[in-house]
Amino acid sequence: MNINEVSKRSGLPSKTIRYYEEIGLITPLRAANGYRAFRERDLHKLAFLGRARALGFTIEDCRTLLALYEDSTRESAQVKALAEGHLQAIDAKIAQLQSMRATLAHLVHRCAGDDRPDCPILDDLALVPPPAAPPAG
Amino acid sequence: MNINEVSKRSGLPSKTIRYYEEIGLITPLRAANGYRAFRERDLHKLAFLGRARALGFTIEDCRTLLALYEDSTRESAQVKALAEGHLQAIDAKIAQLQSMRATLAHLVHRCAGDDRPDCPILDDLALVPPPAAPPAG
DNA sequence: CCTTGACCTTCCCGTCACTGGAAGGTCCAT
DNA sequence: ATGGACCTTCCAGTGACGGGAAGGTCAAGG
Repeated sequence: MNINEVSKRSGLPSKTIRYYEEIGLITPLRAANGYRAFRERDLHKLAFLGRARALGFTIEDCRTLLALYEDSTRESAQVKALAEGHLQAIDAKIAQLQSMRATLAHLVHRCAGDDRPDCPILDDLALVPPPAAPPAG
Repeated sequence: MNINEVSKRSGLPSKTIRYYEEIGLITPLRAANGYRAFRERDLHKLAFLGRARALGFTIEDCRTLLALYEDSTRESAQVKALAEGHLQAIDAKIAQLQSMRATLAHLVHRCAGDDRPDCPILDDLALVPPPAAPPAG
């Protein structure tokens, strides 16, 4: 299989596939003409990587997951710990975005959005916070 | 004011302040010794930028917001449109993260997380999707 | 006057996971 | 021989900084 076919079958861009080889996630064979010669095994790995990336795992997490996948002596606890860590990271990001969203939605709601310059959004961004109180003592 | 004081009062790292100057968001004066000489106005802008960035606006959005803030003939509709666009982007990110989260949480829940190798998380990542049906016709 | 140490400066590289594009080799059909 | 669709490598850029080196400046203390 050449890279274009693997790209179509894995759903990953050719550029990404070359990049994954460069960082050692896959090691396709080479034909005599220098072209990459992908086996089913490489395609399978790429599909695995595509799904892991779609779940938001970092490349390094993917590397670990791939290693665990290929290690028949793994303990599922290792996989679960990695996934749980990622889940927490996702939750933290969601919380942060929801906090932003709440503030921003409030400001948007208060802005008339007409042809006048008065704008609570800008007013809020420009707010000078009162100087912090000196530490007690 | 030197950069360190501005950093403390704005809450932005010195590196970030230098970067903001480099990309033209602020233009502090220079003292005879080459040190940046910040005015209250620069500090005010930096605080504005810090708050806009905390709401997740991109640097380019911040540039626009700053320009609108300083333009007394602006229409609040411009600000609101920008903020609403950003709100939609945030919503899209939240939705994507929640989708990831749902899938991942389901997998984590099904994984025993013990000393055995069996792992529904890896099984799912390794799933070979059935070949797509050829297009009708 | 000298030293120490806390500042300040610029410059360059690294991050993360790719993406775009240039320059050039290969293959296959005409 | 030619064209076009492949393939290759290499280099540069993305966003928004952060780390760190090499070197200039300033104020205090001895």
